[in-house]
Amino acid sequence: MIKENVKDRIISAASELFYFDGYNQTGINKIIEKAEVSKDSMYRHFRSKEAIAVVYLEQRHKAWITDMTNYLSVKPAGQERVIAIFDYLNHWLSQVDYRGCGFQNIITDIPKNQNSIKEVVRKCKDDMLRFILDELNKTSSESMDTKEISNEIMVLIEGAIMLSQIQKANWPLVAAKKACERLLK
Amino acid sequence: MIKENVKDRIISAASELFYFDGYNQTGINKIIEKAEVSKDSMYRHFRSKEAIAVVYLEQRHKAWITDMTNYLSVKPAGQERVIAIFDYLNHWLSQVDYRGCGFQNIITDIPKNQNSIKEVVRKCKDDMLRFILDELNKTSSESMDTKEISNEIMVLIEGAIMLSQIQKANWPLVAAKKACERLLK
DNA sequence: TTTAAAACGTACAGACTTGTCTGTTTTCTG
DNA sequence: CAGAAAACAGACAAGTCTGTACGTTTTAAA
Repeated sequence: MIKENVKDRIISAASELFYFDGYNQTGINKIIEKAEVSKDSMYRHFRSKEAIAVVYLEQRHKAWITDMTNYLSVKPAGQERVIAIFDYLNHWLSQVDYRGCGFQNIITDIPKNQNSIKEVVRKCKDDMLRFILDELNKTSSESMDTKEISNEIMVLIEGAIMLSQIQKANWPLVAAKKACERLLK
Repeated sequence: MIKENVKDRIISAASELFYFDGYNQTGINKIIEKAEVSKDSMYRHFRSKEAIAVVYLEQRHKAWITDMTNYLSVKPAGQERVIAIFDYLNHWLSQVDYRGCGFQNIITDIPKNQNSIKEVVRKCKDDMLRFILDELNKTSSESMDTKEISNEIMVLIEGAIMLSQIQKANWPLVAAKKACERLLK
């Protein structure tokens, strides 16, 4: 079997370690060991550890949005699809032992100067908010303030992910879905 | 002015650094420098860095609950008080540049074996959920499932805190309050 | 005043951190 | 086949990390 190229192996290894062990718990030596590349190669592909994290987040976001969109594609467009986001979260998070969101987990504890990471996280969250707003605008009545409701649903999503990680249980996801349903009535 | 005792100075310094800089960005040397104590003294009071974090979280929770309870005491007991939690969050978080919740920030990225920290975080969150439930039970009609609604409000709280830190803005807090008001109708 | 307790200053230990560098090897391309 | 590119192995640098230890000083208590 053809070995993945060096750059992809680095991102793949880093993604796994950053997400499951934590960004700060993951050193460069752990990454190169798991990726089976040399340190010099790694630094020829990425300027710094922060640069690796930025690519990790960007790729993670793309993959996540794609996975979620695929999951939701069997649902009718609009409000039902938005409600089903919580089913998707439940499906995904139960598979990773409620380890939570890679973006939330990284932004809470990084060196002050690693602003690229903050920018990427913010951008990806904006993207998700836009997704919700677009879906709501497909089926909502003119009288509904979809902008406002999108913000509320976004807060539910972020909270459900964080709280399910803290409690290592799915009840926050279930509660969030119910709240979402009632907010959309 | 009488200098605070050693133990309190350690916790005070550690609390500031853990919260604003991050648990992983804070080394033992930073703590003892800020606290103006020797390393040996520090280790005579606390078995480990993790032990310091546990005390930090416990004391932070007590202070936070007290501060919040004082803030809310001008509100009538029950639902209005629960809704006003979001005003309190806004008041507090705008003062700390939306740095978020010390508990969320620490639980996302710690060494796997530091279970004491996870236990304390979980316990404090359970405490907060109980506070919400108790308040709701003061004024809610018998037909309201206060247990369910408490869970939903708890999710809103956690989400608003996390999202306002990501975005460095208060709109998630405002949105969460509105969602809370509508859920309580 | 004396003794004990508490605290200090700092060296030390061993491990880990990010990042750089150099000679060598392997792979790719013309 | 030869040369360039890519990758490698691993030493090195300088710093930081948590935690221990020891002789000394300061403070508290009897």
